Amino acid sequence: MKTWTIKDLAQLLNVSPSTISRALNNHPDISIEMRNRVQQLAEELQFKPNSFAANFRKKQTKLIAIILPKIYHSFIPDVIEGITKRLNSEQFQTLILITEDQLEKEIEAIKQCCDMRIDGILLSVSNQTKDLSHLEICKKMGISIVLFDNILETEEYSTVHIDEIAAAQQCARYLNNQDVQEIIAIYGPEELSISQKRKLGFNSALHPQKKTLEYHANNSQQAYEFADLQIRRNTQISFFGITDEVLHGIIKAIKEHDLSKSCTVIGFSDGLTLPFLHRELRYIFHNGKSIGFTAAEQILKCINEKDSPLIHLEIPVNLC
Amino acid sequence: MKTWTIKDLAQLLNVSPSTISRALNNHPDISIEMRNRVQQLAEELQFKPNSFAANFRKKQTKLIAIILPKIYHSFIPDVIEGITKRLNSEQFQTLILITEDQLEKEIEAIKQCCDMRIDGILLSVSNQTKDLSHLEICKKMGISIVLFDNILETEEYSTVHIDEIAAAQQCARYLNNQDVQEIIAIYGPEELSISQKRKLGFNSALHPQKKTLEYHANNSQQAYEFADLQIRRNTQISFFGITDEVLHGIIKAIKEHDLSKSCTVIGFSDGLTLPFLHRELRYIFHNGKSIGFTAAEQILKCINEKDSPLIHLEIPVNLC
DNA sequence: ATCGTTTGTGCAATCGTTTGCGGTTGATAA
DNA sequence: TTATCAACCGCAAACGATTGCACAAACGAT
Repeated sequence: MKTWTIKDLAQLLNVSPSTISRALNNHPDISIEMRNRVQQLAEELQFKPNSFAANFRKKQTKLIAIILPKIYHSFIPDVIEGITKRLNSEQFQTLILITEDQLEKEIEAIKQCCDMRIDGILLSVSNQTKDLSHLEICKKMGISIVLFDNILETEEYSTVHIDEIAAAQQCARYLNNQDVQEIIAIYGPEELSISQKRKLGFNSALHPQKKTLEYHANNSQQAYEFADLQIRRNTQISFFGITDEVLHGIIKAIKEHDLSKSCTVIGFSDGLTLPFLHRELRYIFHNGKSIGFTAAEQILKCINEKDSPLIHLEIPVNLC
Repeated sequence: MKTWTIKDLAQLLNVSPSTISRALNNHPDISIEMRNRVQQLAEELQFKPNSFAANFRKKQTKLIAIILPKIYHSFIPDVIEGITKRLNSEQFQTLILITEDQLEKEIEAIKQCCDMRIDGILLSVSNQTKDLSHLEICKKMGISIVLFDNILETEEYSTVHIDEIAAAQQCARYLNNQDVQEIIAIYGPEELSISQKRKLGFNSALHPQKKTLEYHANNSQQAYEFADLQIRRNTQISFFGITDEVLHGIIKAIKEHDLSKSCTVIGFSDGLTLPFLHRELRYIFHNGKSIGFTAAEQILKCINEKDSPLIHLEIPVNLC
């Protein structure tokens, strides 16, 4: 029940607590014999210094928060794995906070982080987040922030996300090389940055003589209905779907019309459910692991060198 | 940059730090006027007490670890949601640690928790874990533990998991009422407790005149091969598959023989991918949310009343 | 013998909050 | 008037580790 403290060890060895502390931390001031004696005793007693006491004294928490819009997203585990892989080696632990795509909960999460004096925040903003004013408080408290994945354009914080433009261009170029006449491009809600960027990239690389039709769907059902409508008009079409949600609707429509073989579908996916449903799907694999790893790398830089320059990183992705 | 402390507020109001502390915590010793003055100032200054300092003093961390074998499992988000839902209202934060089904990493995770003086651990053991001796250290440090989901039989710790027996019985009863002659039951590795329990439940409820064939598959591929073999022998069969992994193999074989309509498949699933692949699938929905919630409830009890009695809870589940 | 330097260790303050105990008021009862 | 007792508030010691500084011993150099 009773756990050992540095003072206990000090008494047992008839030295001062400071000596114990230094010996445990391999401080050069301590003689080798003393260091060995201390470390051996610590080993025997299975003594581990109370990291919270130490961190408290050092004014750090060794805690980093990951704030995410939702956890029901298959690439989240990848992100988390990527982050923890980088962070655990630096003795950081992570807290995961979910905002459910609500700005209100995002603000609440930020406040919680401040209350806890967390060292850094990895933030993927909610779809409701239109500006970053709620992050000011973190700046005041000296808490580092890195935006990742679902980001907002900013010159205040570092960002890490996939190279949307290049990814969408890959999709376009793929279709350029296919023998397709008409392309239906279905995006997400118009105000979303991914909608805009992916549209920009797609159109910039698509061969100008290809005929395209654009649509913004708010959910899977809308995408399905629109796709269904278009197929009834013309079966010789291809689809570009911006997210798993949208692609799901498209694929449903295609399957109902039994066009799996003839109709090209391409887009962005986490590669989990959809490729099973529709084997012919070509998709940009949204690589959570490297996003997470890179974001973690960046937050460490921010924490260790408070005046490190802002960086905006774009992770390359591949077509599968 | 500089953040306020209780001492700062004390100086500003010409009172002692203890008064500030008590006022902030609504201690009855403090007069209402004083309390209001303090809380108002705190509000103006956006002062939040350093919870780490407080927790340090109170010898608690307000942190609970969730140790999981893997995160690539679609019911994990449910579990996490269930847990955090219960815990956040009690001001607890959660850490997630992944063991990748390796005992070694599980031990490491446990040690980390001890080092951090975490208040409690929610543990879903790895498949390699055969006994609970590595948890002794937590007992010595007074860290509460609740085993959940993937558990080991024990009289040392409380457990929370689904009612495996009853669930398997539901599957059996469903097949009892179907017009099926022969049933192929495919389990996971034999030593796993879920294999044993589900087999027990299944056989206990199955009508004795039904002919069954049992098999233990180590992975999806083995399940597929065995199912394929059986189908070639007799197309008039039904399948009972114990996990998503096993069911995946079964469904693959069925689809290849084009028996989706005629062949009954039933088992345990998280209901994510498989029902899309095979619409006719009947499955026990593995409800992570209520497992998580209940496990969280239990760990709170353990933490708050150190001598609370051991409890073994079995969550009821439904056939979908 | 004296001084300077290195090496190893201890002292004591500190991080920010909580809390047991004791003390000062003013009001009420004896 | 004095004893009693709330009601309020401050003092100071914790919690467990870190760290700047002082200091003693040992050593070599002058």
